[in-house]
Amino acid sequence: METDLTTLEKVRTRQRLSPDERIPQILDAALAEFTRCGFAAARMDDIAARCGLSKGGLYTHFGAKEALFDALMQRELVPPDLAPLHALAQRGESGEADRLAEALVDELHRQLMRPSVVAVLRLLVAERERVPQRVAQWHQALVRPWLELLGELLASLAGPDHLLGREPWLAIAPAVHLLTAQLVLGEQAPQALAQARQAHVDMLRGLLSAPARAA
Amino acid sequence: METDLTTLEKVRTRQRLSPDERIPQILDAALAEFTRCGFAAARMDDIAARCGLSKGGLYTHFGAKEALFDALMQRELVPPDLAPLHALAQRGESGEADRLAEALVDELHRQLMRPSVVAVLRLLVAERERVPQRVAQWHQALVRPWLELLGELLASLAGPDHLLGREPWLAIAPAVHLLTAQLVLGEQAPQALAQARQAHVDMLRGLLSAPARAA
Amino acid sequence: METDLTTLEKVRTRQRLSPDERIPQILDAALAEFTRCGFAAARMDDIAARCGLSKGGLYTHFGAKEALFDALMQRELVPPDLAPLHALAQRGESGEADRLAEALVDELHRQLMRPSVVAVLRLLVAERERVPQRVAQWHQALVRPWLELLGELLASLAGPDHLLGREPWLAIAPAVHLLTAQLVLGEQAPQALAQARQAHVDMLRGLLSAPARAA
Amino acid sequence: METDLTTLEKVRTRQRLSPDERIPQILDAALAEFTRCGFAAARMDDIAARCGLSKGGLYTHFGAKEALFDALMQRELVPPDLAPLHALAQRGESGEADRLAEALVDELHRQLMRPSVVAVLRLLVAERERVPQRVAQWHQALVRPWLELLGELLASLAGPDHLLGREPWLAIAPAVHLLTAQLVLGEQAPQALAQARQAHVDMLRGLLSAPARAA
DNA sequence: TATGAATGAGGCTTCATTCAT
DNA sequence: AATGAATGAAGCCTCATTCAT
Repeated sequence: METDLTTLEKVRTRQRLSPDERIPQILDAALAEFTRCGFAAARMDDIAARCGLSKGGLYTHFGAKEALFDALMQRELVPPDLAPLHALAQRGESGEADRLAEALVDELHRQLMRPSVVAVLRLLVAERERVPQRVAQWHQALVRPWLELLGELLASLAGPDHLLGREPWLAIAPAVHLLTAQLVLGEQAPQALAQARQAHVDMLRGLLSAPARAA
Repeated sequence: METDLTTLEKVRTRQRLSPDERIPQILDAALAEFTRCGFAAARMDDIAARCGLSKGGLYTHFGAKEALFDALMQRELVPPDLAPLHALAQRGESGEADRLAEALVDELHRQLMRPSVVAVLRLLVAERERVPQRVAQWHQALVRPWLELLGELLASLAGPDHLLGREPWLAIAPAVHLLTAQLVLGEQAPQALAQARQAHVDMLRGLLSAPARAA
Repeated sequence: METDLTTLEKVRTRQRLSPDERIPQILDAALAEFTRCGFAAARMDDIAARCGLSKGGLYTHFGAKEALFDALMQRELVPPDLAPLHALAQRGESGEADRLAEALVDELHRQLMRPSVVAVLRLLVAERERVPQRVAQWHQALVRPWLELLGELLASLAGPDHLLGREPWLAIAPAVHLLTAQLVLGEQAPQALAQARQAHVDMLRGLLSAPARAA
Repeated sequence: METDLTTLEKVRTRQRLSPDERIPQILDAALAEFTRCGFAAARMDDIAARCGLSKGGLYTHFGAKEALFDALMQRELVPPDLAPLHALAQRGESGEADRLAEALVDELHRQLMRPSVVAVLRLLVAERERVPQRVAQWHQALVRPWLELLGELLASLAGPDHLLGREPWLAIAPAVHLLTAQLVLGEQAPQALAQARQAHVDMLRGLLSAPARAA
């Protein structure tokens, strides 16, 4: 706490910070500005101002706009948290499919609907041409394993040949739909979100209780 | 046909075209360039070149970049085609839920996975701040009725209180998921698309055969 | 004449010129500014202003400062005029060594002491690192043949084994000395130049009348 | 010696040095960088790095780039060494004109062709506008007396009215030619230099043996 | 004496827009 | 309707200089 106050104090008085303190601030500002306008329309001036720095000061830490964007992607394209899914898998073995569906949807929304996820996803869509390599790697190395783990969890809930075990992305499709709606339409009303979440739970329950089908 | 050939001929030889001939070409070029780079990074020069026109020639038809973007949105944000859903609703009354699920997914993919839809959706995500009004109107006036019609169709298939009747967006969520994946990752392999489509069909069948639940 | 007046008229009223008219003006301005300050310190603004153009207008014709410099070098690093030396060689066969020495020095000064030669030489010294290739080529392809021709002329004057025939650069060394003095000290007094020119003539006469030596 | 080792040691470990130790290092670095790029394009960072100092450290010793350049000029625009010419003048009185010509050319090349002379001359050409006053003074106060002394030496060798006595700059013109060639073309092959030196000697012998002429 | 983060002015370059032809 | 030279505002980036440490 004390450290934080000191840091804020330094910012307010335009004190000099070490790169370890400054760089996260810059990346936060960059995420905000890039998300707001996209890469091309974001101004280095605005990013600098947003973290209490002059334009030149920014260039002490990042030698080019492009380098700043890359560093941001590197920071944001992190592994999803597998632990909660593992924990759910533990519980899954003890039955209670209905409650598990609810817990699963809770967890999915917790992970997918965070503002930073929305922001990064918007950036990925808008600037895909700029970082196709990095995005493909992130998907292969991080998203796919996460989906596979989800598939195992769902298989343990609904049986080894169940559709959701084979195609776990179906289980998150409603959350992705919501996410995409937010990308296009902006923030949704909390009420609408809650209703959508309940629909998501109901859908999972319906699918989990349905008999497995051959592919 | 003859007209088209003549038009292409005129383009190839940089002949003067009437606005009726030229404007669609310009909008096509604009969609391509805006989608590739976003509004800010797209250059009027490139748009002009892409439709065989000089920068100045472009300004004969659109007095500003913004006006060009607006005209493009106006052209692209069109009503979804309700007719196919109506046709399916007709058939729905005669049973055959399984076949209908397949036909419905076919229709959804036909409408949602077109390249121009991907392009426009990418634009909407990237440039939402630029046209929030128009997008909201489009959603209210065109997308929502389409979803309601879909809900009626699903209700007629699965019963008046079925989850999919109340929340028809769940039925298109897998297609939206695919769409979003394309936005971020680019074109998918046709094989993967076919498998995903089948999973979508299976999901709908599973949901339609499940007993209705109370909300 | 009429054309020139028209061109000047266009410049004065900021009319639009074709590249063929504009580019020489730009190169003239660039030579002046680059010579005055060197490449790095010369400002594109000043070059533009000097030829009655806005900064942006400059970029219609040269996409970068570096490209402008290159084009300038290409224009300025031209072949020396061999014709006058050839003419002198004709006369040389008819004797009169003393008058020929004078005519030769006149010609050397005419070719070497022009303001544009001083300017280009200054640029070559200051910006050698920027264009080493081009300068080496210019020396090999243009200066060296010129020197060889001079050697032949001197050999025909003073005999086949004379020092000046083998090392013709000695004959121009005094002019080069003057040139270098101008590079460092700026314009010299006309009186001093005339005296130096006479000394140059005297030196050539002395050398031409001296008996040939073995190397 | 011990001091030097200690100094180098300090430099290597970035120790603090006294100004007397540091300033020569800085001026060496400045000469190298200014010569390489010219004043405007040379960066204080690079000069600092070249002498193992940070940018800020440089400013401890020189408060401005301009001041550094001035100090450099002050150090480099030193009197030429008159002693060797005096020594040659002593020997000159005892005849042996041929050997003296060789000794004189040796001495001229020793004084004029040093790398630091080339570097400074390049700077003077490139940055004449920046220091015209100082250069003019240096020429008047130092170069001209040196030339006059050379004239006296040559007069003592060849007679009181000899051309080289009146215009001693002719005697150094070949060396200046070589110097200028180095400015433009860079380092010459040692073989070419040796040949040119011999030609210079031959020229002087030829002139010294020629009968004096009236102006 | 030395460091290096920070500033701010200034220069290069881009590009939407205009307009004479 | 079309061209392309020209403008001028704006943005990226550099770098001399300052200063807290």
